Amino acid sequence: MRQIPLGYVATYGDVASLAQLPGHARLVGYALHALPEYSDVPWQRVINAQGKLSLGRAYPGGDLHQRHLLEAEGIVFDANGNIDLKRFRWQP
DNA sequence: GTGATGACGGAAT
DNA sequence: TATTCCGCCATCA
Repeated sequence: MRQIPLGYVATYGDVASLAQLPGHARLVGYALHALPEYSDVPWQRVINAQGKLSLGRAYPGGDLHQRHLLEAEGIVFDANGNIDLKRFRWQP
């Protein structure tokens, strides 16, 4: 995840593949759930394949925090609160 | 030991 | 395009 450049995002599936675990997107999500808040890992750059934030499922309202962090990095959200993957998805 | 669940994804309908 | 269903496997009750 630390490979994700500032200003870009990656999906859970992408991170799983990068970790040589294709098809194990759920484990990535589970791993993030276990991350401490003070971690230096840019967990906010990982979103689901629909271009939406999934943090809301674990911490109600927490997606607002994530959105703020991403906006501070230059990510733009559309009117529906989604991210345009065609434009911001990190493609190595 | 067992079954249910989840920061998901992709195929099927 | 929108829903639903199933596979994935570490955790937890």
